[in-house]
Amino acid sequence: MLKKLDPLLHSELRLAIMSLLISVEKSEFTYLKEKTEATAGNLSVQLSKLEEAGYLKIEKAFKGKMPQTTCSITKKGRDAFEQYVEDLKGYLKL
Amino acid sequence: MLKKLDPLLHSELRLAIMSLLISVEKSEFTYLKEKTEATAGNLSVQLSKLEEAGYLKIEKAFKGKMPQTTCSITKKGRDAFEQYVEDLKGYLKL
DNA sequence: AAATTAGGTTTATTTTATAAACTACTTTAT
DNA sequence: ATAAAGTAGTTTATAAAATAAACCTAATTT
Repeated sequence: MLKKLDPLLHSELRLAIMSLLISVEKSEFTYLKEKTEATAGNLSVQLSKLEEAGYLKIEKAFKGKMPQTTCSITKKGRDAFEQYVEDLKGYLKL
Repeated sequence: MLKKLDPLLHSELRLAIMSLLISVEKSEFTYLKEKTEATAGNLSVQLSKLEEAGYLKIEKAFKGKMPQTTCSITKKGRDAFEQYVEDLKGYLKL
């Protein structure tokens, strides 16, 4: 009945990142930072973890002269998120 | 939009405990252990945290000659659980 | 009576999250 | 031209949390 929750998604900040990215094609680091109110360091670490898991793709480029990091969710990430939501429903009785 | 999640409830085991207790009057330690598949130590620690927060009441008694710990959710715990579910919905897009 | 099981708690270890410090620039003010 | 401040991050250190291992007390089984 109570399914094991994906530990990568069962983290407030990582879940927020995924939640923001799921309904949008892509987002910039700074946008995510603003929306999640996370520190840059914490955000950087959590993005890397999600990337290592293949849940999102991170692209680095320059916007004018400034570095710019853009993130987008992958199919794998989307699937994992959906599975997590289903699993969590068992706990929440939804 | 993304509300801060109650850290006491945003833990797989503690959430499982609350989930099991919310729809029932009370449960024994051994029942919770069996259902959550947690080790006794881990369960003991997490129950104490929930008790300290006033989310549940723990009663110790003897069943015959064996000690028996019984847990039940409090009003405060029930409210916190419901609030947590609402907050989480923002992340899950439910 | 020795070993095993039941029902836990306490303490130690590992993992995770968070924050602080640092890097590498760019822009603005002096 | 140079110093100060801001942007966009990463890396490393610290704090907090989860988990596991060890322990305790008493009951039951062999």
